[in-house]
Amino acid sequence: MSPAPQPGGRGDRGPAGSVGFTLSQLGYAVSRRFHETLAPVGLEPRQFALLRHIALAEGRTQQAFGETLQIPASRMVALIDELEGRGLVERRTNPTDRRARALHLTDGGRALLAEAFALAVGLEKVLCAGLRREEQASLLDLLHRVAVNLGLADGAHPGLGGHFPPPSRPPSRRS
Amino acid sequence: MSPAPQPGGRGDRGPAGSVGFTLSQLGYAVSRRFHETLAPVGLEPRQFALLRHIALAEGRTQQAFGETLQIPASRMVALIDELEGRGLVERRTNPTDRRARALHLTDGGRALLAEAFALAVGLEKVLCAGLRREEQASLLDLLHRVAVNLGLADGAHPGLGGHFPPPSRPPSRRS
DNA sequence: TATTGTTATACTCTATAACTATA
DNA sequence: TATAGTTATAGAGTATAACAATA
Repeated sequence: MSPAPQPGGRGDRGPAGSVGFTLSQLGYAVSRRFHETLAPVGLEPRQFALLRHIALAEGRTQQAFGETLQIPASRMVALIDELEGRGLVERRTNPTDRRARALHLTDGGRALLAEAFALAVGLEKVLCAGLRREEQASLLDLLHRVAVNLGLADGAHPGLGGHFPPPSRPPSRRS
Repeated sequence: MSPAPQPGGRGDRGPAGSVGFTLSQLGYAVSRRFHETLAPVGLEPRQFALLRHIALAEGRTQQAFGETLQIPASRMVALIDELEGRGLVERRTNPTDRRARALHLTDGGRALLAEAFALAVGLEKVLCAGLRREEQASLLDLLHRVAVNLGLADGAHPGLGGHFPPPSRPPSRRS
């Protein structure tokens, strides 16, 4: 086996040659840029993720969404307080269990989510500019394999920070 | 032009299909794992980055390293206080400018850096497990192109958070 | 007057745990 | 007794700005 590289030694090609370093840096930069991208609609990435999840399954409780997104109950309160204050989300009382609050999107919430979604798609396009479709697919494949190496559940990332946007749709024949 | 995908609509393949989302998630996971990886030697990623930079250019001032790593002067103080307290780094007075402190590694610092470096190389191997050498190169190439799209200076990431490890060296003929 | 390093202050974010109202 | 949501408190981490010594 080859000798381990030493810091500053001949084997040290610098951080830019490291997958770990590059992922770490790039992930941070992407998060920050996404944050800026959403600024025009006044949403934080976490709020965007939450709205997205509510849209996909309206009527679930605060706690349910909190578990999915790994957000503690106490943080959910302030998060939803603001979204509700802005008229994007409703807390409806559940007749069968008056402790629980079922979350629903308002029409305004749906509209804003669509706007935010469009912005996210725009960023995705920027990130992938100059990548051919098969390169993009290859990149995703490689990233998912690294994710598996890290022990992250592969299939459709269960929840986690869940900030992110969908891909720009590849031109499907027969729309 | 193809219609923009709607949230939850047919064009929405979910976050796992998005380069932005995946990078953001993976970057975060890698950072966290790197943090854990360094725990055995008692270094934070930022301390590791700092030691690394000092090793590459001993004798520069606190401020100089702070600028390179984008760490404010006030944070540098506590950071170096601890490294110095542990006997890894020395603040030497500069005869020509008595305000400035030239940073040097001690022998212990060099030894610990080498240990940390080995751990980082180990993580890099874990991340890239199952990737053939050309896949790894391809991944780095694609990531760097995305970085360029984000406006990050390409050549050898100037500084930024600078947490990361070097690559595991590819088996070079003629060691 | 400007600069290096330091110290002090204040702010943001977050988790923890106590509290209420229901069950 | 346990659970959904809420509120209050405390802690980590960080930036901002005031400060001392030197240039």
